[in-house]
Amino acid sequence: MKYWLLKTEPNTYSWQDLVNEPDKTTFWEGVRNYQARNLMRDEMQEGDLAFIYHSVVKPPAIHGIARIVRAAYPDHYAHDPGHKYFDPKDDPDNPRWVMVDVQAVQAVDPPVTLDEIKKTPELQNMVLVNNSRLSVQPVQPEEWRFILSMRGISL
DNA sequence: GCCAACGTTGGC
DNA sequence: GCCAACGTTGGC
Repeated sequence: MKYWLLKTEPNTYSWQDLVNEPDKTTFWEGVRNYQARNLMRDEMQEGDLAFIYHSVVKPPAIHGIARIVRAAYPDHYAHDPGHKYFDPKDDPDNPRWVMVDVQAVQAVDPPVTLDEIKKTPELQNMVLVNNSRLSVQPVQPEEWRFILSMRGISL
């Protein structure tokens, strides 16, 4: 069992949007970065848990916890001309990009802000602190547990 | 809106 | 294969 952090811009897709989905489940499409792709494809497994993090907005923060309910499979939007996430270099016979399915598990309320994380000594090694641009990030078990403890969440 | 950090592209 | 130029991300 591994832990992750998935970034999203809530103006495009938010934690609340995920909660409002049928079965609280959606496909996490549109990852177009090789490092993030490799993590999803090679490391992420069904049953893993992930923080859903809102970027760009103020304040950037972790808003919820989701479960990976389907491991990586081809992101067909990559070979859908005209789609926002179309990649002209993608070969449908050898898909370059993948997506996973995620299901909302529980809100983190109030959200854990980036500011709060940066002020917490135990969380200084988080990828979020050191490479906030990465859109799919591994979270260490002790970091995961520490953040849950900040909101009294037990899973 | 700025800009630092990071990623990608393409000429050589 | 190197690296300069360019593009994107995302916090501030």
